Amino acid sequence: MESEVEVRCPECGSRELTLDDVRGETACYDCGLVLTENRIDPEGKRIGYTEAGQSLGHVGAPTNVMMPDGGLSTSIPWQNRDYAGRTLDSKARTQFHRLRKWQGRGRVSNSMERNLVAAFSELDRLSGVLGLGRGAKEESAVIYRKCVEGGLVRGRSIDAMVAASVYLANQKLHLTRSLDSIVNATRCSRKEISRAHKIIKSALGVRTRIPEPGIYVGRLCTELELPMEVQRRTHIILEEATDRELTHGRSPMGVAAAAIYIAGRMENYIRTQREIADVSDVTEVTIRNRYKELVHELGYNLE
DNA sequence: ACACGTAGAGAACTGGT
DNA sequence: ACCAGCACTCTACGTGT
Repeated sequence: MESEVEVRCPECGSRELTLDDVRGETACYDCGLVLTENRIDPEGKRIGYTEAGQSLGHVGAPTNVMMPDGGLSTSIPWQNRDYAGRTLDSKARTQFHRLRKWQGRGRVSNSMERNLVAAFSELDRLSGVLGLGRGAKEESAVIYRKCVEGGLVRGRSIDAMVAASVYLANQKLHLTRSLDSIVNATRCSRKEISRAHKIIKSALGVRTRIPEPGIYVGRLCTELELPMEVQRRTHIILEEATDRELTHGRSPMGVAAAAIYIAGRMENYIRTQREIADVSDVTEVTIRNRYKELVHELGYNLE
């Protein structure tokens, strides 16, 4: 029997919740509130499909790039019994004992796999602290695995390489974790992590773009408890600002923060520069500078 | 309390050697 | 690897409403 749990937005009561599998976020379609960034993955491995393509059901945990063998290993059980439950004779017992021993060694057999085990436990910890979704965590794991396979980790700190992988995954997926938030969640220095980040980027041929201010709007508006009208208005302002190249060379977060400030005033949901500065990791001064530019260049009239 | 402005320090990037 | 130059942001103020 299927159990259907009804989820509603605590803010506006809407049932229109959109799931973003990559970001691991559930957001309300109507008011934009981000409900959770750590959603449980509903899709286990499927047993199979009917002719019509209908799923027969799920079994087991989802496949997992976070485990050296993808989480798909078979273990030889410790009970010395055969498939029918009969105890094994001494010869067979010895044989299985040997098999188990070699399986145990084989699973984490070489330095690469041992490295991955250490790295993924750090990744686990880090994504817990940062509240990363499953998609971001997996992307980080994929990047890190490529680093190990490419021999980039040798001679460098595993923690720094993991942190850099997380940062790169965040950039690739257009998430909003800053380098500083990652630095604060590790024991590595900012310098170490950005150097590792640079190395990974060039070795894997990954190109990253400067984030667009728009990606910060949802999270900031949610933290500031601003309604959807303000979010929409902010996006309109940012679009005009981008067209007029007012975002070039400016910190995207600063531009987003200023646009939210303006949008809030336009829609009569006024937040002070201080409040916006607190949630956006830019200072009031930066918000003021961007605000001044935007209002001046785009000809807004805020009384 | 809040908005606005400024000076000097500092971090980050680029390009040259 | 180091340095200089550059644009941007931050800290820490003062002033005005």
